[in-house]
Amino acid sequence: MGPFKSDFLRILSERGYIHQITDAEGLDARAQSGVISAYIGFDATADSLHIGSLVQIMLLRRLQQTGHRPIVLMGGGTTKVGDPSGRDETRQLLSEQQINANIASIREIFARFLRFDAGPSGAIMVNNDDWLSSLKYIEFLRDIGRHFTINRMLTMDSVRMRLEREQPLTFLEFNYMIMQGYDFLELFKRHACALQMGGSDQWGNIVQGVELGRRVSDAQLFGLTSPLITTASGAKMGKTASGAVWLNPERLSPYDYWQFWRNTEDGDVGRFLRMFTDLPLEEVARLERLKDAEINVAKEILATEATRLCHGDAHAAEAAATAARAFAGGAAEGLPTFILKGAEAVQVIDVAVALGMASSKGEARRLIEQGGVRLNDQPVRIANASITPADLDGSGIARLSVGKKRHGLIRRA
RNA sequence: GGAGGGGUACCCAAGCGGCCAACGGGGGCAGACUGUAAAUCUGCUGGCUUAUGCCUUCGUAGGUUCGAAUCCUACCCCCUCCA
Repeated sequence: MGPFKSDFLRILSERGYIHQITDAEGLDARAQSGVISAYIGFDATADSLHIGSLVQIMLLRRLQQTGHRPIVLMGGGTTKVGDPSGRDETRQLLSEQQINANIASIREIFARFLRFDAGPSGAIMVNNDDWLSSLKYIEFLRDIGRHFTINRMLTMDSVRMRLEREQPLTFLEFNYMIMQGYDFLELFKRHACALQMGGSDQWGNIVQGVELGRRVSDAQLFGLTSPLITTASGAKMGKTASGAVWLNPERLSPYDYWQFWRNTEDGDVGRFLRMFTDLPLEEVARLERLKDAEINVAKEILATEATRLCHGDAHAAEAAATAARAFAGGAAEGLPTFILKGAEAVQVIDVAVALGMASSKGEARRLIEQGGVRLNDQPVRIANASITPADLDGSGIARLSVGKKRHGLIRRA
């Protein structure tokens, strides 16, 4: 891929975001000649996005950094219908109110990665409910449906694979690519949007949109997809002790977010630095060359830089400092804290549960029995051991650890 | 509408009257080894208590039975074929 002349594609290419482009030369030329508006669609099923969407978010950020205009498309309309891809159960339908609340919450995430201002490259957020909910079925079929052939749709990977594996594919789902193509057309008409980006699994849908634009409006539209991000050992990216890696601080604290990046596999450090931080490529190359234990320095930088983008300078610095102290064996501010009142003695098990380090007393007990729990770095050997004021140090603090990575504090009231 | 197959814990998937809180795999967590990495090996993986007991769980609701995830009835949902 490349070499590209436009800043936009050159940077995407250098930093590893490109999987496929519909017309690479055409897009490259277009990106040089003026400001492009490009969009990516996001779900409104939850009040936060998680790591899985981060590549997409970064694509929009790079777009804006190179002088173009990002359009965040919220799938409010499609969410109303309910995404049928979970096949065991029809997903719970969300109320309009709920959807709008989700969109508002997600907007805050984007506000940290993108500039929403009135300038030529100022980002905007739109909701496809604005046009989808008022569609007239017959009109839609005549104007849009005529441009899609079943023959063609059946050859789409997403459809074909389902059919081959004899998995159900509902009509609604079958229509998703049409809806998505229609979104692209609407955005072209409303905002002169000329490019849709997305994950590699969206390729088929994106291409349909590009073609629809050409047929209906004689528009020259482009599509670009990013590769699926897996870890060096092949696992899908984005899991942590407590579940999904959410991007909003209410769901995952900046400290835990920092920890997620800190625990990156060696082989992923360079790639992740390029994709998920703004560090210059020369700096990335230098960090990437670090070997063995030294690469931990690169991981810390990755964690801090990634956290900075998502949660801001202050939280990133704080998370880094908290981690430094916690892993140096000290009691660090910023860790989950349990308050010990007066002279009471509290079961280790109960504290572990209260601090969220175990999800039930049974689990806490198991952890202790397996030697996974330490109080002030001393293994807790007895399942019903208690913590008393005598365990607190000079400044009234004790530290409880589960495994090597999870720490919490107990302090006097 | 008819015939057949199926719905089991986070996921996949056994079980088909008691020894089933439910085989096995994946995932996850912990231990060893390390570098808060990977790979490998080991253990754990419903809740409450800590005893070796109670509670909740095998699509939903009833029933048969000393006893059911396992049998019966009704209902819901999914798949395949036929109409």
